Order: sequence, then C-alpha cells, then structure tokens
Amino acid sequence: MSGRAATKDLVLDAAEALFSAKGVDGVSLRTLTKEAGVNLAAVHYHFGSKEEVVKAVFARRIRPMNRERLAMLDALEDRGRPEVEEIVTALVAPALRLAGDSPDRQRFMRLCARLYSEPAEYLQQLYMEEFSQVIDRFERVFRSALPSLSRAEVRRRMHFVVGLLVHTMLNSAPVRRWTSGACDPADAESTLAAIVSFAAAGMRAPVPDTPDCVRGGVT
Amino acid sequence: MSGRAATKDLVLDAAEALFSAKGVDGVSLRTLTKEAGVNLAAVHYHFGSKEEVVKAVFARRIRPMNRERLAMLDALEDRGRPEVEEIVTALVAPALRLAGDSPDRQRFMRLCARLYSEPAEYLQQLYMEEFSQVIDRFERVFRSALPSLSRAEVRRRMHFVVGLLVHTMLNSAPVRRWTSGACDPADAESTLAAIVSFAAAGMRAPVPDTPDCVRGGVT
DNA sequence: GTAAGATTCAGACAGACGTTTGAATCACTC
DNA sequence: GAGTGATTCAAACGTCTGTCTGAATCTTAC
Repeated sequence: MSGRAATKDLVLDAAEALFSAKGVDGVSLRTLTKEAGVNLAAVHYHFGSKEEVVKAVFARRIRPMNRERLAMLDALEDRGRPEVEEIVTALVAPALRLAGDSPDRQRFMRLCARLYSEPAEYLQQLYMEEFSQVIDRFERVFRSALPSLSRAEVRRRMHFVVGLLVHTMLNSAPVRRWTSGACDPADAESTLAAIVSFAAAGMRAPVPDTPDCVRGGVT
Repeated sequence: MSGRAATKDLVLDAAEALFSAKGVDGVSLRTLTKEAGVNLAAVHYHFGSKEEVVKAVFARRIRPMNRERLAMLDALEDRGRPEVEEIVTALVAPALRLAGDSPDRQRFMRLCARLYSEPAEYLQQLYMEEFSQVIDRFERVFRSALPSLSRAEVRRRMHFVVGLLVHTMLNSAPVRRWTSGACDPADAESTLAAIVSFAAAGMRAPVPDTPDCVRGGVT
C-alpha cells in the first residue's frame, strides 16, 4: 500500500517466470529471491509464506482473465442469443490471449495449467474460488444455446473444453514436436480457430445412446 | 530376476498409491518406504534413485495400456476401414479401463495425467519414448478416416482429444463437484460414451477459415 | 535533525530431503 | 555346515528446504 511496492512485484515477476519453467515445487525461495534480486526474508515479510506467493502469482493474472471472459459473455448476450462458437470463444480466447502476449506470459499459462493439476489442496481450493462463478455463468449460457443437453451433460462437455484448452496451453512443446513446427501453438490466431471449431462441434455432438449420467444399465 | 522380487513390487505399489495422492514431489522416500514396509535403502538398492522409481511406476502400467491401444487398432483395421468413433474409442478406452479397474488404479491414472504435465525433463522425455509410436500409428489411421484434414491438423486435433481425456482422468474430483455427483466419472461406461461422442464430432469439425497452420494473415 | 515506522539484510534455526555406507542377515550351492 | 552372493538394516552423510530473528538501513513526518 504505502510507498513503492517494488519488492513485491519483483518477487511476483520472478516467481511467475521460475514457477512456469520449473514448477512450484521445483523452485526454492532462495533461487526465487536471488533471481528477483531481493532478500530471502523479504518473501516472508511481504507475503508470509511460499504458499501465499503462489496464490498471489496465480490471482494476479487469473482474475483479469476471468473478468474478460465474463465481459465477453455480457457483450454477446447484449447482442442476442449467442452461438455455440461464440460462447466457446469467450471461454477460450481470454486464456489464449493472456498466453499470447509475450513469451513470459506464455510460460505463465503453462504454469496455470499445471497448477490446475497440482495435488496441493490449497491450490485446488483456490481454483474453485476463482472459477466457480465463471463456470456457473458459462453453464447457463451454454444451456440456453444447447437446450437438448441436460445440465450434467453441459457441465461434462464444458469440462472437456477446458481440458483441451488447458492441455493445449500446457503442452505447446510436445505439439510443436509432433507437428514438426508446422503448427506453432504460439500462433494464437490459428490455435483459437482450431479449438473453437473442434470444441463447438463437440458441444453440439449427439448425446450417446447411454442416457447421460443415468446409470443402472450395466453394473 | 532371481528369487522373489517382492520388495521391488512393494515399493512400486506404495509409490503408485502415494504418488497418485500427493504427487511425485510430495512424497519422500522415507514416507514411501515406510508405507511399503521396506527399508529406506532398499529403494537405492533395487532402483538406484527416486527418478528410476518414478519411471518404473509409470512404465509398469503405461506399456500394457499402449499395447492394448495398438491391439484395438489392429482389430479395427482387420475388419475394414475404421470409423472415427472407433478410432477414438481405441485411443480412449484403454486409458479409462485402466482407470476403472479399482480405486487404486483410478488414482494412478490421475498420476499419469499429472506426470504428463510435470515439468521435470526426464518425465517429458520418458513420455515421448513411450508414446511416439502410438501417436504415429493413430495419426495414420485418423488421416485415412479423415482425408480432408492435413497432417498437422490431424495431429493438433489428436492432441485435443488426448487433452480432454487426460483432463477428465485428472480432475474427476472437480467434475463430480460441478455435477453434484450426477455424473460420476467413475462410471467409465458413460464417460467413455460421452468422450467418444464429443471427440469424434470434434475430429470431424470443419477446418476453420484460417488455413490451418499457415500464418501470415495477421501479424 | 531527529524520532518513528517501514523495509532490508546477513545469518542462523530445526527439520526433511536423496543418497551412501558397512555391518548384519538371508537364501542357496557344494 | 561352511562359504558365497543377494538382500536388508540402522545409522549417518552433506545439502537443501521454509521459516525466523535481531540488527542495520532506508523513508517519512515533525
């Protein structure tokens, strides 16, 4: 608050870069503070613990991203009933855009994707706090665009979309290797188009014979 | 080789369970060996290092899974030109089946999914070794079922499918929370059907206007 | 310019980590 | 049943971890 908060930002910047490259557990506070050019104890003075640093790194970028998602949804609904492709775009584009800004940001999105699959409980919890509102909102909009799908099926398919998005952002290196560089995911433009086309088709796919999520057929 | 290899398996079993629950970095060799009921030094006697334990845990399940994938593909091709749904099933079902066997296995698939996004280089490398053959094979079969897609686009969409599969297996807990239990991913039957329907539709989706992976349009 | 508060600093804390050692124990052959 | 190699064991190695302390240094206001 008072005075400059330079140190805090130095720590966050370095944490973002290092966590992205080596994972949260792979970076010690000593490495982190050395890279940031600050004193080791500064972390505990400003944040209290490593855990809080992780949370802060995370929230700094995720909150604006989710705000943009909701804003895009608002804009869409103001213009009438949105298409599936448009809803998917509102879900995917802010994430890819955040990743596309710069090489640093790109690595950061890999971090976010990784955090999502991190076992630590406090991260799972943090994720839920940040995303539950977004999930609820998208579910409602998707449902009105796809009235034939049950609530549970919409959620499941949304989860699929998030999954392929996360995976795409996380494993850009493998993709580039597989495609021999022809399909650079850094090219956010074509990645976005590909995801939207794929995901929209998936969202519209026919519900399989097995009545969705009503078991009892097979043991 | 000679004699019983009980200790080795005790370590692998405990590692599978513990890594799945807490992540590789979250489990120390002391916790691991205590859980397994073996001596701490046994790990280094039998495996050499923690890294080798991780590799062994991983390979023990992944190799059979990938063999099953290829076998399913063989069976499909013997019967003629496979449908997209069938190819997707051959890719997805062995993974879900492995996960569906028992609660332990289920947690293990979460581990695999997590390993896939682990930053450690030796894991990325291991993954490539285990999967490159499978990827190549599926790419060829997909291409013959979807001749209008370029090689790069097929690979990209395959990556999407793997992404949503991995994500589904990894985050069964969040899914269950979102769907309030209505859509239990442990119900492998309905999960498989849902994934296949979604993914097949995505694979068949029209190629977006932006010529795939040929950039130059926007900067 | 001096007092008060915010911030930085080097250093040390206890504990956990992966790894290694060398002796003890086991299984088995001759 | 003595001897040999495989295996297990308790104990310790040095290193790294996150956290904390208390003094030194800045910043700001009077």
